[in-house]
Amino acid sequence: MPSLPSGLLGDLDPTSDRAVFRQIADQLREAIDRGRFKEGEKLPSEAELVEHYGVSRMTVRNSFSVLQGEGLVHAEHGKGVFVRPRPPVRRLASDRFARRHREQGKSAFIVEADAAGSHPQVDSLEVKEEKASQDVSNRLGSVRRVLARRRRYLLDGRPVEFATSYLPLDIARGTPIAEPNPGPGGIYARLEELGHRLDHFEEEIRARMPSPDEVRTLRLASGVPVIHLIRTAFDQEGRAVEVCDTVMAADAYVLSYQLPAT
Amino acid sequence: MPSLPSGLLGDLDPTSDRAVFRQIADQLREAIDRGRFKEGEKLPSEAELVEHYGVSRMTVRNSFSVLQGEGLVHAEHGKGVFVRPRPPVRRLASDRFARRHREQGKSAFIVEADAAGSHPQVDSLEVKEEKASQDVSNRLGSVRRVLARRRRYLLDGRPVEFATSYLPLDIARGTPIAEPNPGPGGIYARLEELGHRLDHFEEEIRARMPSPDEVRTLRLASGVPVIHLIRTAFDQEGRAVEVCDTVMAADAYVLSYQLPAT
DNA sequence: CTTGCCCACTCGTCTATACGAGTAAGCGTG
DNA sequence: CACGCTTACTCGTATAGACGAGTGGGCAAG
Repeated sequence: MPSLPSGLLGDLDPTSDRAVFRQIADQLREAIDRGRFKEGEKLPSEAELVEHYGVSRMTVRNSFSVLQGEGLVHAEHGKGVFVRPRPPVRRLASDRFARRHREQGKSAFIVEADAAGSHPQVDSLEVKEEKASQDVSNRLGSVRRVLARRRRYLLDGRPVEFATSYLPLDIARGTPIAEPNPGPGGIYARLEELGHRLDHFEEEIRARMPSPDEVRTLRLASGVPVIHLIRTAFDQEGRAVEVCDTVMAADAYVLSYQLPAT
Repeated sequence: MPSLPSGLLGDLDPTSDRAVFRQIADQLREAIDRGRFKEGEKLPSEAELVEHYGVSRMTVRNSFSVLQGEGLVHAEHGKGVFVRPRPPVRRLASDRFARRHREQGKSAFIVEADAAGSHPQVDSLEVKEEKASQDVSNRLGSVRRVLARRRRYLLDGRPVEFATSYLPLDIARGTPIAEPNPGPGGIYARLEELGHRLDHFEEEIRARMPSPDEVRTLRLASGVPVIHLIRTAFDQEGRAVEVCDTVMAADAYVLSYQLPAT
C-alpha cells in the first residue's frame, strides 16, 4: 500500500479531549477547506488513513460518516471517498412567474436550462384526480377532490426537483390543464384563459432532511437537505386556484426574492 | 433488563437484500411515523434492541445514526434516544420590513416573539469595523471596510438564528447604527433618518448542512439543516446600503413570501 | 430528613476481525 | 484483437468485546 504523502494530514493529539474520529474528521475537513483536496477529488482510502493515524478502520469510517453528514464528501462503493462537487445551481427569481415569461411555447424550466447551457428533462409525468390532503384542502378552500399534476425535473440527467400541482376540479376538469402537456405558457397561461386572472402568489419555504422516498426520487447524496416550497396561486377574486408543492435538492438551488420596502 | 413490548416492532427478514441496520431503521421510522413513539418520547435502548433483534450493538447504533441523519431522533448521553420534538416555528412574512412594523420601540424579533407567547433574547452582540469579505464587498458595491453588527437570537433559551449586518462605513460610522442599541425601529429606521430612504430588499435563500461552527453557535441537533439568507437593502438611489447575512436553524423557521403575478 | 455515595442503566468511543460486493486493471486465452 | 478471468483495492456490513462517562434512583450514614 502506498503511504500517504507526509504533511498532507497532521497527527493526533492524544492529550486532547476531542474524540479521535473527530480529530481525524477535523483534519480532513480543514484539508478540504484549504483546497488540498479539490472538488471531485479522491480522499485517502480507509486503509491509508488507518495506517497514517494508527487507528482501527471503524474509527476512520466514523470520521468519514461525520463528513458525509455535513455534506462535504460522498463515498462510492469500490472506488473511494470523494469531495462532493458543488453542482451548478439553479437560481429562482421572484419574477419567474411574471406574465412576460409566459409568452413562449416552452416551459420556464426548459428555456432557462437551455440558456444556462445544461440539458433539461422532465419526467414522471402523472396527471390524475385524487382526494385532497387536509393541508391542500385548507389552502384551496375546502375542496374534497383535486386534479394533481406530478412531474420531476432533471438537469444534465440529475433529478433536482419534484413538484405536484393541485387544482380544484371545477376549474381544471376537462380543460387543457388536465392534459399531460397543457400547452404554451403552462397551466398559469391556461388558468388565465379560463378567466382566472392571476393576482399574486404566496410561497412558503422550509428546509429539512429528505425522507427516504425523497432520497430515492431525487437521488440525493447523504448530507444534502431539501428545500420544501409550497406555492399558492390566487386569482383576482382572491380565490386560491392552485397549490404547488415542490421538493428541491437544496444543493441545486438558490431562491431569490425581491421585497418592496413599502 | 425489561424486554420490549411485543408487537411494537417487527422481526428482521433474513432473506431481504436490505441491510439489517436499514431494516431496523425502517421499522423504527415507521413506528415513529405511525405515532407509536410520540414527540419527545424515549425509544427502546440500544441494549433492548440488541436483545429484540438478536444483533450486535454496533448494528443498532448504525440504525440510530441513520435516523439521526434524517433528523428524526436525537441521542442524549446517559438518558436514551428520543424522538426529536418539532419546535415551534417562527414564520417570517415578506412584509416583515414594512415601515409600519418599524414604529415601535422594540425590535421586530422581540415584539413578534412576545405576541407568540415565547421568551425572546438577543445576545452575542458585537459591533465593529472590519474588512469586507469579497462577497459582501461585491454586494455593497466595492467597499473595502464595513461596519459589522453581529447578534444571535434565542427563543425560550434556544438559539435559532445568527445574523450579521454589514454597512458601508461612509453611511454608518459615527451614527446610532454604530451603537450596540441603534434605537427604536432598528437600523432601517436610522438609515431612513440619515436620508437613505429604503426602496426594496433582495433576499437570497440557500439551505445546507451547518458547519461545525454553526452547530456550536446554534446548538443544532444532528440532522438539522440551516437556512442561509442573504438580504441586501437598496435605497431609492439604487445604492446597496446594507447586507445582512443570516443563518437560521431550519427546524425553527418557515419563510413566507408574497409575489405579484404581474 | 438530608447528604453523599454507589450502582445500574444509558450512550460514546475504540479495537480487532471477518466476509461481502463493486471497480478497474492486468493478463492470458481463444 | 477481443473477451473473460483473476486479482488487488475499494467501501459496506456485521460481530464481539472493552472501557469511559453522563444520569438518576436507591440506600446508608450523618
